[in-house]
Amino acid sequence: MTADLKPRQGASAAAEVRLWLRLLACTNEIEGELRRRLRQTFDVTLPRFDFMAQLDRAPDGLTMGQISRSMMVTNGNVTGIAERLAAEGLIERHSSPGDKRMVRVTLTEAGRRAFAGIAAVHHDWVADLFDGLSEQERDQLADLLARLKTSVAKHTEDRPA
Amino acid sequence: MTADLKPRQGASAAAEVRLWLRLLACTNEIEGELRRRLRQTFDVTLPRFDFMAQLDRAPDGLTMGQISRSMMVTNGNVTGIAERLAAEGLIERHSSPGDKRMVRVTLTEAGRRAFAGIAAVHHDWVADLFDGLSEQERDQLADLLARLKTSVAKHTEDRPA
DNA sequence: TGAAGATATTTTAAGCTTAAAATATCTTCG
DNA sequence: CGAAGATATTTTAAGCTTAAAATATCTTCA
Repeated sequence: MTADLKPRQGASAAAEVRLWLRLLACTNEIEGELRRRLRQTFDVTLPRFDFMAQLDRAPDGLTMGQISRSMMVTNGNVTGIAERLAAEGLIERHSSPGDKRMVRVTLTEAGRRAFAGIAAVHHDWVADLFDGLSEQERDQLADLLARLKTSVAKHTEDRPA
Repeated sequence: MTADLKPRQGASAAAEVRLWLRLLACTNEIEGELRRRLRQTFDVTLPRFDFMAQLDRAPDGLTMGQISRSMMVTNGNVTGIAERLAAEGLIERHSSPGDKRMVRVTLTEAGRRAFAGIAAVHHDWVADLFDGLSEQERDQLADLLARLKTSVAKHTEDRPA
């Protein structure tokens, strides 16, 4: 009786897998190209650029936890990136006066200047890579991705916070 | 005169960057979830699963170069993955009889069996994650991604082959 | 033939990433 | 107060990834 209620599982899954592989390929292609250009033009990695981008939007700085959440990576990950950015003099870390467990991270003046220069060019690169899509198509894509994100969240929101 | 022909560069680039970040976030979310499930359920990594997937579709095996191209990663990368898969007895490598530079890689019987078991479940996972999109929406997304890929290729095809 | 270049792969060094364990600090509540 | 638990971060071990250099083999053509 109930066996017929969801009969397609597996039968058409190949279509979803193909879509997923296309999404992955597309993203990897863009990510790889941006990474290559950042390295060749500015000698900076994508994760470091991303780290600085979070800080640039927060004049008062951010904690390591806030950064790892906004970058959607693990805590341990950002520790290493911060270590290297600090060594280059692009960020500063001071333990929070109120709660000594937290570390408050800010861009240095040099970091803010470096980021601004890279970000302007980066924006243009991204615009170029997407310029084969009309504004309407871009809106459509943004909308579908939002729906997809919701769909995915349904299956993942029950994870260790 | 010509200064007005492309006046928007930079002005609206923020929209493209937001779209790009959404695409990246969506992909990372799905990729992370699949990676976690593969590890927890089958104790296998995504790259190893991906490597085996290429071989499963090629009964006569593939060379290391073919695998690295189809996985869209560097040559050196697949060497390490192959090393570990071979240590687990899931693949075999024999130097090609005709051209001794090439290495022909095949799934072992154990590898083929292991992959089949994982792939079936993996298909269902992907179908689940995408099930918030209607078939029409999935088609639309696939189409937009194809256009995006073309757009990106325009700006990247002039690279060291 | 044999040198020069091309092709296939591996190695190396550096960095990114995760999950899990460890450390340090703070909060709660008996 | 002080122990138990919660929170923020770092450390660790293992593996992935890239770019560039190194190695090995093959092809071309003088």
